[in-house]
Parts: sequence; structure tokens; C-alpha cells
Amino acid sequence: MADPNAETPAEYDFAQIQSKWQAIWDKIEPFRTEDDSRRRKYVLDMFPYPSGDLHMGHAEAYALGDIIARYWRQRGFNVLHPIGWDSFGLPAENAAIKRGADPVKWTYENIEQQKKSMKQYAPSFDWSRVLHTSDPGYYKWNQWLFLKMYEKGLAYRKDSWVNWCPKDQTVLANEQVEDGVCERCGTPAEKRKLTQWYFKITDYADRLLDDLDQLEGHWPAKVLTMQRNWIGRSFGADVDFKIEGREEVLTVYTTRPDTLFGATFMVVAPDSDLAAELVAGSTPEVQRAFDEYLKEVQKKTEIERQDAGREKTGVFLDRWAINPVNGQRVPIWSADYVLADYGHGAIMAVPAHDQRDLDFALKFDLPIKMVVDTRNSEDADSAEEDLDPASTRIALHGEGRMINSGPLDGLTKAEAIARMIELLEKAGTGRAAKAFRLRDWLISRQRFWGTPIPIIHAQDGTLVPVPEDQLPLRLPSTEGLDPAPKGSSPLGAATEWITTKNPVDGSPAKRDPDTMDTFVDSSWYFLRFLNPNDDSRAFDPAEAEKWAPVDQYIGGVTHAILHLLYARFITKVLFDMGYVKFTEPFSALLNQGMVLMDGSAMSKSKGNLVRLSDQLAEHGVDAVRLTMAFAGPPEDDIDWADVAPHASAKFLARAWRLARDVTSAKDLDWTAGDLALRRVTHRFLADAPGLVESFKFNVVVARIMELVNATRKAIDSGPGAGDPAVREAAETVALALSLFSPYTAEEMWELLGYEPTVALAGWREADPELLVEESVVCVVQVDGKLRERMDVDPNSTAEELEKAALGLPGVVRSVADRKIAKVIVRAPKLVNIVTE
RNA sequence: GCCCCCGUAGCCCAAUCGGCAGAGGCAGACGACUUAAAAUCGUCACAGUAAGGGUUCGAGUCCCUUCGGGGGCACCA
Repeated sequence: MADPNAETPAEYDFAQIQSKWQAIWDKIEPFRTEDDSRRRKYVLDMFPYPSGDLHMGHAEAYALGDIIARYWRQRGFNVLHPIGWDSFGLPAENAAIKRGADPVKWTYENIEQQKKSMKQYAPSFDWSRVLHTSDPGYYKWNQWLFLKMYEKGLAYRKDSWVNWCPKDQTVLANEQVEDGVCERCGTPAEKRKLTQWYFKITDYADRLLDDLDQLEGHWPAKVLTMQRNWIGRSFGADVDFKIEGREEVLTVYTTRPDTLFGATFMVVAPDSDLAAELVAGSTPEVQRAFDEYLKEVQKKTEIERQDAGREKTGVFLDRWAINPVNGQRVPIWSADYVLADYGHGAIMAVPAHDQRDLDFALKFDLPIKMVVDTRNSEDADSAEEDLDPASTRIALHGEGRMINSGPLDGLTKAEAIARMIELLEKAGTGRAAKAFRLRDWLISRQRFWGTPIPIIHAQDGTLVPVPEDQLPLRLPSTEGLDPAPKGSSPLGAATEWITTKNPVDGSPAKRDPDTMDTFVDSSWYFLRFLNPNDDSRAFDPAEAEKWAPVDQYIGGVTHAILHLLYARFITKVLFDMGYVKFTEPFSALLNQGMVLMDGSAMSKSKGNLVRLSDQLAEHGVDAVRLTMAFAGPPEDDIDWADVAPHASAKFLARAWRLARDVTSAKDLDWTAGDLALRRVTHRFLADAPGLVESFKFNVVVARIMELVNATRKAIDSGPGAGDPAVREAAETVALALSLFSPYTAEEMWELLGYEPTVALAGWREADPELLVEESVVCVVQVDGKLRERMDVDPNSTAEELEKAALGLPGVVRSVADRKIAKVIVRAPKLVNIVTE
């Protein structure tokens, strides 16, 4: 490839180097992954939306992921590093609504543009495996997955309250509601009752929580915490209350069964079936009052509902329950501080020991009964303090002994909980139970640009799966279809498409008009990369066994919960179905930080937008990539105002000049080279792998700079450009830079006389003999204060060091006439003389 | 309100097990090269680790308190 007649340019020219190597790489495709006998690594970057051009955030993420992929390749692994596009979803649809663009055309044009920018950015992707989730060849397998889950009862329909944006006239996913407002238009979200499709993720709640332990140390602690919070498991008890005038009992979930003697009223969620049923059996006055209350509750936005400080509201249902432990009659109320979809949608209220119940009791003048004595008997002050919640308006959460609780009196909280569960189980009126904050995953969307749900609705309402051999069920043409949101799916208006026949008996039927949440697409895409063009199955289980799970996943912390939780869930489902042999999709996770400008996220409206294309034009791809790596720890945010891409460019030019200046021929004997420089080189070779593997990319870059500086010095004022150690060091710089700045590294490699590509040249092992220092500095302290230094043999013994140290003039002076109590020696680096 | 993470030079950041506070870079000063400038090469300066207390022969590192910054959860019974 190297043209021996080509003259070495006098100066580093990144633009020329970029276009030269891009063309060559396109031809030789160095990163196409074929299977072989080497050890494997699957390195995956979260795939992008086709949202126009690449931006600074992409630049950071793909630079970091590429360092890892390129590192493992240099280490001799067979690396799979694919890329694709998460190409269904809102961006395309928004463009269609706003500008009347065809979502299909818009999407694929954007992908092409992004692909071009991406290639220039030079990540080492296997371009032969590109996939787009909006291809029928991909979403066919979403439909297949849906049908498999439907078969197992893991996909189901239910009527439920969902988020609704009144301006966009559409349902919103939980993730599209931020702080109670629609993330797109800022309109406060409302609630609507609609029949929707769900995936039964709650069936997997325990496993999703417990398996997080396996990821400890391999995933950011922050993400693990967020997932644990999101799943939100709690342990407690279910308690059955008899209801007067009703056959069935009212079951409540509580984490504090120990306080059952203090339950003075019950509350049911107003939007629950239970409330409606209880009201139906009540007086007409109650029914009127309740209907009015329910209407009010439904008018509330998410923001209002989530405000914990808001005044409690509710209505008395004029129905009564019987406390199973003491036979007491307790009134049943309905209030919106109780949620219909948590626990059983009903609670026992213990106002003395729960702030929410207390607020409610005080507002509606309900009885308050203390059952825990929270006074600390050892503390006289607190014993005298007035703790009565009725007057302090503060519920008592503290620990203490049970009171007013019959058989529980005198027990501690833990004892009382255990005892109460025992009693309830014996009496058959309750049992140990747990509850989760996690809700089932709402996957249907009233959207055009997504995977059609492969279900047919028969005339009698029966649901019939589309037969597997009829997949993919393709989206209809957008021609004549209005994509604007109208409160129902645009597919419903595609008359020809929606009208079909029942595959069972041929009777007239309709297709399901909804499409799937795009998080379904991304929950298994890492498996599709293994054989993206296989028409016969979603993925090949044999390939999955070879490559999966993903060894290293890289992406933003924005997906800490949703995408990662969904992918974990689907992986477990596939495991249960026998398609994969692992239960976690991503063995290790790296979250890169954000790229900021002047302390805040970049945005056009703030006027602090830094365009990636401008940065690339000014400093070059390699300098931008290097800046991303050098800015600091990868998980930290980068403020572009604090970093210096021009300095990265300057450094790359400096590195490049080393290769230009080397005068020796390749394949010479390095061992004849300058020892001091060789030590720097081999110290680097020994340290860099550990640094890369612990993601200390900024430190690795600093170490390359150190090596470059030492090599420069050797050329200018040391053994000179012809010394073998100089060549060895320059080659090492090229190899190391191949992780960060592939164009410059490739150019250096060629200048040094090698064929492309440096990316596959292989890491060099450090020579252990060169890692041993000739002498080390031993610090001598007296009473912890630094007094002297000595150059010593690294193999010196403690006795030798102690003896030498005690004879040093600075030590003698410091010790003076004090007695030496002891001498601490950490050979060979430190001696500390402690006086009395 | 509860929980977690972080405060090192003017700035971005390093500092295996507790063992010389500085690897690297930015910005700065000075010098060499140059008619001059740019580029390049070289030299230099700058903090005692947010504050206070404790453990230790020895603390940036471990423990406690306070201050400052960031994040997560929050009517989930």
C-alpha cells in the first residue's frame, strides 16, 4: 500500500490523511468479523436514532466504545463491534407531521447521511452487519417475539389508565412524561382509560431484582441503584378485612402488619374497580358524592397528583370493614392518595404511625390510635415530650415497643411483624406478601412508525394471532395516510390494510391498529447482529452461544432504567423459552457522561451549541476523538469549554513527527537501543492494558504523551533519530494511538515502513527485565516528616535501609538526642524513624 | 424529606495496599530558532488536597461533623 516514491510531507495534514485512509479502509474492510478459533469479545455501542447528523454526544460515545473494541483487537481477540439504527419512532413521525415528509424516505435518507458521517469518524464497525429496526426483515422478528410472548401469556390486553397528552392527542409512554409534562410540547399530561397491550414484566420482578447482584462491579453502581429503586420490592403482609354486607373480603397490602391494631379506617383508590363496587352497594348520596369526586380526580394532571404536599381529599363510602384482629368496625373511605395499581388498590390506614394517613385523619376527623411506644425510656427528655400525633401532626415512625396491641404488647417492631404474620396465617385472615413498584410494560402505541401488532380482532371480539408464516405484517404505504395524531392510531384509517379476514374461519375481521413501543425493538437487537440477514429466524442460538452475552456495552445513563430493564427482561424470557443460555444480556456496562458547553447541556435555544462538523473540520477526526478520551474519566461530563481540541491536534502532529523523523530501518534489533527510552516504552506497554481495562483512557493518553515527550528528547538531545529504541518507541506510539486516533496511527505505521493496518498489528508484551529499575529513591522520614532521600538498590533489605538511613546527616540532626522508639521500613521505598 | 457520589494548582485532571502531593494537558512567563511572526524546541512558576475534628509512626486516601456541587427516589401503604 505504501508508495515508496511518495515523498513524506513536511508537516502533519489531517485532512489529507483522513481522505487517504478512509478510501483504503473501505477497500480492505479490516473490521469485518468472521468466526475463528481466537477468543471472542462482543463490544456494543447503543445504536442511534437516525435523527439527522451526528452530534457531540455521539462523538463521545462512539470514541469511547471504539477504544475498547480496538483494544481487544490489539490484544488478539476476535472482536464483534456492530452498528445499526433504532429507526422506528418519534423523530421520523414528527418530521412527517411537521413537514409532510414520508417517514420511510425521511428515515432512510437520514440513515444514509449519518452513516456517511459515522464512517468519516472511523469507528471500527463491521459494516456488513448493519441493521435498521424499521426494515420488515427486522420487525418481522419483533412480531414473532410478540406472538411467542402472547402464547405464554406474557403479552396481554387490559383496560387501564394511561398518560395522555391533550395537545398531541396521543398516549404517552411513561418515559415520555417528564415531571408530569409531555416531553415534546410541555403540556401537562392527563390520564385516560384505554385498552392497551402490555408485556408482563412484573412476572419477572424478583429475577430482575435479584440478578442485579451478578452485575455488581461490572455495571455502574448508580445504574444498579436506579434499577433497584425502579423495581422497588417491599416485604410485608396481605390482610383480609371482612366487609359488612359483602361476601368477599377486602384485602390490603401493608409493610407494617405490626400496626394492625392501630388501623382506624380503610382507603380504596377511587379509580379502582373495588371502589366502584363498594359505592354501588351504598346510598344514592354517597354515589353522587363519589361520582363527583372521581370526576375531579380524573381531571388532575400528573403534576398535581404527584405533589406530596397537596391537601388530602376523599369521600366516605358509608361502608364498614371489620378489623380481623380486634373485631373493630372501621369506616371505608376513598381517596386519591391510594393508587389503584399498587398492592390491592386499598390500604388499612394507621394514622398514628403513617404521615399520609395522619394527614387524612386530621382533615376528616378520624380516630388516631397509637400502637408503638416510640419514647426512648433511657432519655428522660424525650419521655416527657408530647408525642401525640393528634396534636403534633407528626406521625410516629420511630422504633419502640408495641402497646395497645393485645398479644403484641411489649414486642419490638421486627418481633411484632413476625408474630402478627404468624397470627394472621393461623387465623386464615392474612399472609406474608411482597409488593413491587414496577408496573407491567405498556407496549402499544397509537403511532404509525412502529411495528404493527400481529393480532386480528374477530367480529365477536376474539383475538386471533397472525399466523407465523404470514409474517412480517408490513406497514401500509403512507400514501394518503394522515400521520397527525387524532387520538387513535393512524393505521386505523388505512381501510384496506386494517380490513382482513379471520385466519380461523375466513370471516371478516380487523387488524390491531396499534404499533409497538420502540423499546421492544431495542430489547433484543444485540442478538440480531449475530446474523442480521437470516430470513429464517430472529437469531441463531448457536451464534448466540458463541458471542453473547455482550461483553461490553457502552451508552448513556439516560437509558439506565427503561432500555436496560426491558432488554434484561426479554433476555430472561428468551432464556425461559430455551433460545439463549444466559440470563443477562450485558455482562459489563460503561456509561459515558454528556458533552456540555459552558456548564449546561447544549441546545440551539441556549445558543451554546457546538457543532461536531465544525470541530471535525477545524481539528480533524483524530483530535476530536482524542479530546473525548483525554478530557477525564469517561463517566464524567465533558465541558467543551474546558478542553482543548487544538492541543490534541498539536499532540498528534508531535506524535506524527516522531515517525517522520525515525531514520532507522524496520526489523532491527531493539535490544541495542537506548536503555532509558526503552524503559519508558516498556513501562508503558506494561501499564496501558490495565488502564484501558479499567476505562482510565485519560491516563493512557497522558502516558502516550509522556512516551512521545521522551522519544522527542531522545531524538533531539539524546541518542538521536537512528537509535533502535527511538524506532521501538515510535512504533509503540503508533500502536497505542491506534485505539484513539486511527488515521494518525495508520499514517505513522506506514511512515515506519509497515503495511496497513496498524489496527490489527497486535499489542506488544513488555520485557520484564526492562521494568526493573536500576535504583529507586528511598524516602527517609523522622516522625513522619520527610528528612532525607537515598538512591538505593531496589532489592535492598529492611536492615540495610535502616542502617543506611540512621547514618544520614539530616536524620542525625533531626533525631538529635531523642531516643528512637521504633523504625518502620517499607523496603525499598520508605524508612520512618519514630522517636519517643 | 430519604439515599448515593464528588470537592487536589487559575482551569481540565493524575496519584496500586494509607508511604516524596504531580503523570499529562490548557492558560501564563521566559529563552532558542526567525529580518519578523507563526509553527517548533526548551526552561520555569503555581496547590498542601473545601473546612474542622479523630484513628495512625504516617491520611488526598480510613472514620465523624459541617459547608459546597451533582445525581437518584419521593402519597408505592
